[in-house]
Amino acid sequence: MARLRPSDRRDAIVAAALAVARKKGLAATTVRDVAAEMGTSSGLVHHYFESMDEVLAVAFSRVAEADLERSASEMASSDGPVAALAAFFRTYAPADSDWAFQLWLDAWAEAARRPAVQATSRRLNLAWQALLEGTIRAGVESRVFVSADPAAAAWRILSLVDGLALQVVAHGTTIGRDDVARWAAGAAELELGMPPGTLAQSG
Amino acid sequence: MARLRPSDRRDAIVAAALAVARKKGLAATTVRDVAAEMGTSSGLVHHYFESMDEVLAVAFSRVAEADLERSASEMASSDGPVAALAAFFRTYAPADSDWAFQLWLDAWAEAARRPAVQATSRRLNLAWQALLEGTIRAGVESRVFVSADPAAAAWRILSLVDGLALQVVAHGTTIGRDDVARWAAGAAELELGMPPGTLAQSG
DNA sequence: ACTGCTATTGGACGAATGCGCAATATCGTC
DNA sequence: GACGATATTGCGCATTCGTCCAATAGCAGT
Repeated sequence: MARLRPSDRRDAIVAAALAVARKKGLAATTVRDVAAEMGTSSGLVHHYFESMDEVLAVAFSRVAEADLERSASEMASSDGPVAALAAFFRTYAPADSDWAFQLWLDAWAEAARRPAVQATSRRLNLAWQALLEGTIRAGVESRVFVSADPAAAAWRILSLVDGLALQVVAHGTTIGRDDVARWAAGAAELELGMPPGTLAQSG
Repeated sequence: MARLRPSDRRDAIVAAALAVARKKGLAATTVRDVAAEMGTSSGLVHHYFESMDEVLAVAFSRVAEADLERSASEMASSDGPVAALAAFFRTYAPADSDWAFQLWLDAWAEAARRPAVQATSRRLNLAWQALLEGTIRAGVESRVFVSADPAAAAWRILSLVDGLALQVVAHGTTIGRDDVARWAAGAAELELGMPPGTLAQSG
């Protein structure tokens, strides 16, 4: 195979791991899968990564971080906290990618067995919470939100969305993706003392 | 090993699978682990179960169903919907067993790869939602709850608790187990139009 | 005590796992 | 064009996996 610069090869490995994880899930992605996806030998993977745990952690962080940054930038460029929150619900766990959320499910479960995966999963969840908390604090400041405990409110909103999305992706239950967005937004309106429908109009 | 009646042996296998899953997680539980835990040969497992998928599904349903029944009975013997809801928060995802919730994390993630696990996970989650929805409807009937959509409210409360508990078990983040119970109860009060602190006093 | 049923054994099977390492190929540099 | 550095190979190693099956052992009914 073509000889690449180390940084490019690392990227290629991560990209390949992601392509496999998209099809089989993070937990079921193996060294040989990644190598085959790249069209190289399997030994190459271990030349760049210490362990499979690390490969999966980096691969996971790649998509999850991109999603986070996309939401963060959409929220930052919104007109005020209400619009920012609406942007959050619009961009979080995007409708077109069940597989991305399946990555989260795998990460949460595998966290118990893969230290590096746990570390990145924790880090990214904390970042999401911080992003929400900042928005909420700004809204409280400008009197459009009411919250006695913005940190707790952020955890509640994030956890609610995760919990609802989980049902859709893992089970394909009677609840649908539009329910997730609608119900979560409704709960957030209640949580932050906004009139019902506020977020729907801002979205 | 002692020759057991089929039903007893099935129970023994499930119990052994559970003992292993408690230590290693559901996803990492293997046929040989189960046999070793029982002190028998591994072939015996497949004499009673078609596949490992089925073993794990039955094992998972054993604990999860027991938890559900325990909560359901506590709620049923409560004095009215408010006390029933308080009982729900008191008994759901009990504080003494991270491992039981780790089983849920594994089940949700493995659902994508193990049909039997997915079926039981879905069934049990729906049962939890139905349990909550029934309580909410009763509360609306007797004017202690206000909810335009009890089914949605039940999904929201259940998902919020799952999402919060997930953070504790998977990450051991800054949020603790007492936060989960307190925050979830607070959100439920808001959701169902109860005065703040109602559930705390009833719990 | 004998027989039939079946619970149980213990290992074979083929495929898969993460990881490591000597050999080889390919690049940039002089 | 040769050389040194290193990216890449390709396979070996030691386990582990789920599943299957012929052989064996233990119990129930006669």
